[in-house]
Amino acid sequence: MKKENISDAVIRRLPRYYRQLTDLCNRGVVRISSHSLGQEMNITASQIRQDFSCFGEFGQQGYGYNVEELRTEIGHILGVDNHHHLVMIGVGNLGRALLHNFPFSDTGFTVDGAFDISPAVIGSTVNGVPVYSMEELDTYIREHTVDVVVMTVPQSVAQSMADHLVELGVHGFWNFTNIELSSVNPNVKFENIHFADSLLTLSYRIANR
Amino acid sequence: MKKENISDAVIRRLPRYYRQLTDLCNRGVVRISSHSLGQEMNITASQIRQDFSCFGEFGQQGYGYNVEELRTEIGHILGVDNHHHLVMIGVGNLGRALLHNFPFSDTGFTVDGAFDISPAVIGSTVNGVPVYSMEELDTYIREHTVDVVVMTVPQSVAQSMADHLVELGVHGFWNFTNIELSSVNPNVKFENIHFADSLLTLSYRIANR
DNA sequence: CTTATATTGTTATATCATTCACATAATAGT
DNA sequence: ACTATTATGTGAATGATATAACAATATAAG
Repeated sequence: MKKENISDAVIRRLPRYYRQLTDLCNRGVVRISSHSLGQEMNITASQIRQDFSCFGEFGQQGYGYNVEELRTEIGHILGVDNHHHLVMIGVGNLGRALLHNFPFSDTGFTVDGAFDISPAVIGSTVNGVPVYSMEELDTYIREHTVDVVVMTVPQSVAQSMADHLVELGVHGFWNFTNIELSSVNPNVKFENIHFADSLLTLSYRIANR
Repeated sequence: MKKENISDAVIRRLPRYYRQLTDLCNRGVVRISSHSLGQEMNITASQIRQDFSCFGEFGQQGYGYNVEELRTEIGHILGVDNHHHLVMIGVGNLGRALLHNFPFSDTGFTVDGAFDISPAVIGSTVNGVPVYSMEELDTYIREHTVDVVVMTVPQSVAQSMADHLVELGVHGFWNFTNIELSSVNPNVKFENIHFADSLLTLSYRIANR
């Protein structure tokens, strides 16, 4: 039974399913039941079936799921075939690390450019991605499709910059600054990577184990 | 009423409270009510009081919470004053970015060393942190206190390396590889930063907004 | 000193998420 | 073809989390 409103809990499990199914594909596994998928992932079979049922009926009774087909479906749900366009703002150590190591294309994103204030990097390319001056940012965004902006800038300027970008039409932010970016526009989506929060929860858990 | 078992949902909010309270401190705010804290953070006052009540009674009726005191309490709960020791395994782009930019000491961690296989970095220091050869890892861990290992290695070797480290007594992992590390020992804690999962949920949300 | 106001900690309620249980249907073996 | 087995999708039951409601108590004002 296709659902209208999918809960955040379900959405956050989808990438893990996708990851596991990609792995199964690579291992040459053709079919899998919710039960064995659950065993591999440490999730109940029930939850897996409930999760999938939010989006359609991908399995077959007595058989299970075809791995490759299911992977394609979930990839489709996640939008990996949407070819989203992305630019990065801030080409510091972290930005460079992402440009060098993160497989953006596997998740359906194309990195079209990066922006920075430092003359040392402006005009260069990082792993094939051209680095532009911050002054060129407005014009660039007006003239190109930019779905997502990766924010790897100092947090002091992050919120005001985000506000400005929202005005220019950006509707997705992958935020690495240590603040909670937000917008009054509910159509603008923010996804945060809060390193410090993550390490602090680990700190709590090793202290209270 | 102090609780015995704190839910994961509560724990994951603690760092955000800590962050907000640090900010309030810096802004010179002395006292705050659950209501106004909630407004600033987009959380209900009820939830804030519930969350805090898991750990004790930090407020005062008719007054609210003393910002500095509350910040100290939550920091204490999170273990920022425990002075945990940490080593990093894998000094690639990401590892270097973390060593240069991440304020480990703010979260109560000391980075004592890093390990890598590349002769190009072994023997050097990155932002004051000495880089050792992987061959020295076992001895090092046996002879020093190591609470947490930061895993920024290729995922192919991640799980076997984690298993080995658990045997040597490591009980905390900050995992940046794109796999689900695990251990049969429930006292070993894993905290994952899955970049790809994060970006994929963003992909879903901008596609379905 | 008294009263009105503010705000907590906690119990009760409502909402949301996960697991169970089962009818239904496909597969595999004889 | 028939039967036993496997497994799905889903409605109901349970469990977890978040919100609301309120008694208790401190502050602040007159």
